[in-house]
Amino acid sequence: MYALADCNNFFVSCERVFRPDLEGTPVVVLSNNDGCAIARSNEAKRMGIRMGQPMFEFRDLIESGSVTVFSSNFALYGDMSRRVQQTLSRFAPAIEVYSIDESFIDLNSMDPETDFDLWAKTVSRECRRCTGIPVSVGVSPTKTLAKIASKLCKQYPATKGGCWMYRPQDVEKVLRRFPVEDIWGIGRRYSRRFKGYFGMKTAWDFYSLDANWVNDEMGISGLRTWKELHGEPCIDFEDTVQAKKQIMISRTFAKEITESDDLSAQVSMFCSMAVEKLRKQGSCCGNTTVFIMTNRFRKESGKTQFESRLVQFPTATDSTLEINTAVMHATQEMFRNGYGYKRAGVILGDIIPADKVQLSFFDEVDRDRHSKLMKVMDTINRRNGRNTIGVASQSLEGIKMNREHLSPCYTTDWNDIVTVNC
DNA sequence: TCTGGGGTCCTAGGACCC
DNA sequence: TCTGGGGTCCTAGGACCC
Repeated sequence: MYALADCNNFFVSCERVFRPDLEGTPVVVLSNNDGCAIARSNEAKRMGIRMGQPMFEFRDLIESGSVTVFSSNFALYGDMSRRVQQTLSRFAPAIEVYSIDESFIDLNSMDPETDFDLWAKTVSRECRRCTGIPVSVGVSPTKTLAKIASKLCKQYPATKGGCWMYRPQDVEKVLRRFPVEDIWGIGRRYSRRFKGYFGMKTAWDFYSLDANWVNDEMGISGLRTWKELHGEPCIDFEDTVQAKKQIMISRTFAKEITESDDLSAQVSMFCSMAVEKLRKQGSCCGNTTVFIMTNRFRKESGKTQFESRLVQFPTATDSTLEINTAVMHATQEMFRNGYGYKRAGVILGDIIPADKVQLSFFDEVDRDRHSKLMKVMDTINRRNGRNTIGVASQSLEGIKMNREHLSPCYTTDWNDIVTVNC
């Protein structure tokens, strides 16, 4: 058996923990730059606000006070996520943190006589009690089915946040009513295609397909999903954190950037952030890609550009100085006067463990000195806050973003701690 | 006027090897 | 009319996830 613990409307729930007055009201959390909706309360969903919908399309609702909006506050969400994981691990032999708001739990080492329905309800209740976050806990023989079970909890309050789905007749009953596009592993493309082919609508329709047909049509990934629905576990449980194979930092800017120096300062900052992540996981990268782009929504001809540059390093590196030099060079090469840049990013690729780097006989970089300097930089920034020191080319003011509706960092900043008057 | 930011895996085809 | 038979590696693009 596997469990999936999924936080309900996670970002909204985090905001509500410190704003209980918003319980039962429409709440939306916005993406960076207050661009579009990335989390919605059930009430906001019912009002028709869609996932990813641009804020300007529902500005009326905000201005009339019908909807409360928040800018995304990832310091808060990250910390709340950690608390939920901590609570879960009290009940779980092994936990796989799948995303900021979802964790899988491997229950196969538990006594098979366990009442998993009761177990799920208990876990959900304790998460709510300890963190304030409502969590849906689905238990089933495979991860894919556990996902479906957890969605069931959200739909039916009678489940009290926990649901064990395992009897074949129950699975069939659920799949017959479950939309095919909501299955984990079946996205928009496939579901649209299937609908066109033979009006496939429900998970049961997909379940009833021939395995060979699924394999031909969707490849091995689709077949795995099909088997998982049939109760055969095909997706590995990974309770150790895997090192990232690619690290990307990119942002959309609040205003178009037209000056080369401004753009460089932002890109340099992305570079520093990415390389810091790289060092944090104890890796080096073999290459870096820089991209810059103009506003993709602006349709007029002429001044649009998407351009990227890939730079290979002769020796894999984790030095901000070395990578930044390459990144700055690439940025200046791509920049064109007269263009307004709306988004840019830095990607680190070909990532390998730092202790597996193949040194080059012809290496011209003094890696010992760089490494010492990076250690000092990381220590200072960890102790005194992000971007206390950095390379000279990076922006001092941070990233230019609109965050008009930002909530306080209640749990991660002493200045924002809640005051209780009594 | 205003439209997010990350990631992974699989497959097909081309280049190249013996 | 005939035109070998295996392989590996890399990359781009497509699909998916949150």
